Amino acid sequence: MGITKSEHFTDEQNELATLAKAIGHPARIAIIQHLIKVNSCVCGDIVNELPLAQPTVSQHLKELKNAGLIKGNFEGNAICYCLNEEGFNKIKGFFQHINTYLENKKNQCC
Amino acid sequence: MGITKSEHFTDEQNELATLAKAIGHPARIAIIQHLIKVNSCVCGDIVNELPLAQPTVSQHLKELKNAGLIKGNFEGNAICYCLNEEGFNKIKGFFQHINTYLENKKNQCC
DNA sequence: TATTTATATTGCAATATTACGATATAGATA
DNA sequence: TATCTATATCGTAATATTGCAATATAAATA
Repeated sequence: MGITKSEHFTDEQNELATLAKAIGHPARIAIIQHLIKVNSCVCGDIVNELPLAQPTVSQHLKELKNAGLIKGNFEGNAICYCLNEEGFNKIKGFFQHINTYLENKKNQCC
Repeated sequence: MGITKSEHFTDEQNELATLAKAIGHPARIAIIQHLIKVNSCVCGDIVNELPLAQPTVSQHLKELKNAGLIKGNFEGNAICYCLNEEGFNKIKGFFQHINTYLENKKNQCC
């Protein structure tokens, strides 16, 4: 139905899914990579970096912000976006858990 | 348009997005967590674990498999799913990069 | 072979996402 | 204040995702 049955899953599962989903678009991957690359809060030049129209980029930024993966500060006229540690810390544990498991698992059937 | 302009992004960006997107649903998080928890290849009892109908679970398993995050082996009648290290290794570097960056960044405006 | 059991596929309805033109808003500056 | 610049929002079209009933498939067993 295009509607996810969130109420049947745990808060943790829903939260992890929301975070992963927010990362799950090439434009949003590109935004994250760009924010890391320039190593400073970047404003509207994200729009120039991406092959998408300004409203589309604005929408992607909003989704990343809603998910808690970036945050924005007013800087004069413009807005300054950068990574939000909080959001990424929430997924960190999940992937560490997986990696630890994968490093130690043995005698699996596949 | 619901259609992602993949052709404008790098292969790496598209691949990372595909992986994150596949993880970005609570049912698929639950499947991953379950496969880790039982520490062995699990067959149809994933269906019993999840609050979704069998065809829906089958579809989620397919998406995880297509993304390279799980793999399945025939085991007699049933099919045995487990985590696919390859897929997870591909995202690992991305998150490690982010974590390293976040741990070292200073004097940011936000 | 017929039946049972496990899983996948099809078809479809409801909803969500992506993209962008047009427009609104809000701060900076002339 | 009028204007410019930067960003957000609205409205809408195209497409994708989610979920499930019905059905198909395929291996195991009676």
